[in-house]
Amino acid sequence: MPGSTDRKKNRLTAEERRAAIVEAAVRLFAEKGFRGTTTRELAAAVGVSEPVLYQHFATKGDLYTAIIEAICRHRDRDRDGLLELARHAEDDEAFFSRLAELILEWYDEQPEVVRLLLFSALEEHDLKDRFVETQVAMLYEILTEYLERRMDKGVFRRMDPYLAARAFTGMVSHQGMAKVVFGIDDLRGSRQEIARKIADIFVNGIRSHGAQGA
Amino acid sequence: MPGSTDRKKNRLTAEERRAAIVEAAVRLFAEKGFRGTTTRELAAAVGVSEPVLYQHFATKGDLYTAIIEAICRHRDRDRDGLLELARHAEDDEAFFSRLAELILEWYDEQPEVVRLLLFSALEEHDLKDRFVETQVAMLYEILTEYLERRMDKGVFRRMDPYLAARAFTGMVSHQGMAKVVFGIDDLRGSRQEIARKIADIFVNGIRSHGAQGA
DNA sequence: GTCTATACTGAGATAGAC
DNA sequence: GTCTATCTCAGTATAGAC
Repeated sequence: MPGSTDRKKNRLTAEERRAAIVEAAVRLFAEKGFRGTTTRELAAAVGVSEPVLYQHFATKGDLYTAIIEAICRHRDRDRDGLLELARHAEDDEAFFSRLAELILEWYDEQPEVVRLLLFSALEEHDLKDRFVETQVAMLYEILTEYLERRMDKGVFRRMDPYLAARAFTGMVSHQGMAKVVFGIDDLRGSRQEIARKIADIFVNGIRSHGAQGA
Repeated sequence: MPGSTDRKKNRLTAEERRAAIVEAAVRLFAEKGFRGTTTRELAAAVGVSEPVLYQHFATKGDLYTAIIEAICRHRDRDRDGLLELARHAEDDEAFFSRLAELILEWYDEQPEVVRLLLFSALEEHDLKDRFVETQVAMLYEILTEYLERRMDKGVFRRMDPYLAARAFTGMVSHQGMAKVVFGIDDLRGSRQEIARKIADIFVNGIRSHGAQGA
């Protein structure tokens, strides 16, 4: 049986090999970009010869595209979780704090995705728009909806909810960018504390006057 | 005189040619990155042969470095203006609003610099840190100082001023990034209006309770 | 292994100042 | 016309996708 559980096998099934290639490619493309990564390095990182890469992906570009697609599909699942979080949230402070934490966590735990996203946007990849949509713009949507609801309830001041959503996203994600892309990592406190403080500024900033306090 | 004002001369002085090369290189490097730009394209864009490039810059890398250096030096002058603005500001709303406007303006008017900054950070250029320092971190510094002063006066709540500075920077610059890098340009209103609204959220978010209103 | 593209070069041509 | 800074032709070596 080809896909058996043998430890020391060099020969993997097509599926396994493909996965191994994708894994190495994510690392390399994220580190050096599409143009900065050579097929030779790629093959070396996987531990195979270049022709093997081309048995799984017709071109270097196809491999890159496959990676982005996979990330987008994976994130589509996150979306449901976030929607759930937004729909069931009662305490604004808690909601924005938790959301900020999740965003910061994303930057900490998936820096490769962040870098791939930026590279693909800068290099104008075909899937750039879909990539941006699933990774960033989706947040705008969820947040806008939440903010509208709370404005309707009179808890938040009347304002452009989309702009407010963008402002919050920026407050948080900029910190992730600074860390992952620019290497600026001098914020004091835990991720949770940072998230809470940012959420605090934001919620106070949009709350209706006279509706302050816990 | 070699640098005369003749119209139709192909032959430029060294200085003029150098400037022409830099100008074309900024455009190309910003568009396609360092690796994505070939010396052939570069030469074609300038309207000369490749060897001419090498008479002015020993390597392609030297040209790239020279560009970044020039941008950094140029921006050092902006810094003084911002410091001035921060020191003489009296009205918080006006100050943050104006600052936001200047940041958004920077993204609108110098998208090449933004893209170069990101490319250089992602591609780990030697001058990346200096570049980030002059273009972004400088803002943190100026804002932190301002916020500290206002907290001392009791106008703003006591909080980590550096984090607040970062949060404000993020609120604003994220919008510029979204536009320039991700191509998301669906915010309603003029730059000035957007700046005012963002500043409004921020200032309300950090203001001492009981100190609201104009 | 093959074939193309790319960073870089040496030797010479030429425009333009005097 | 002479001289020199400015520019071109025709490459080489290397590296990269396939």
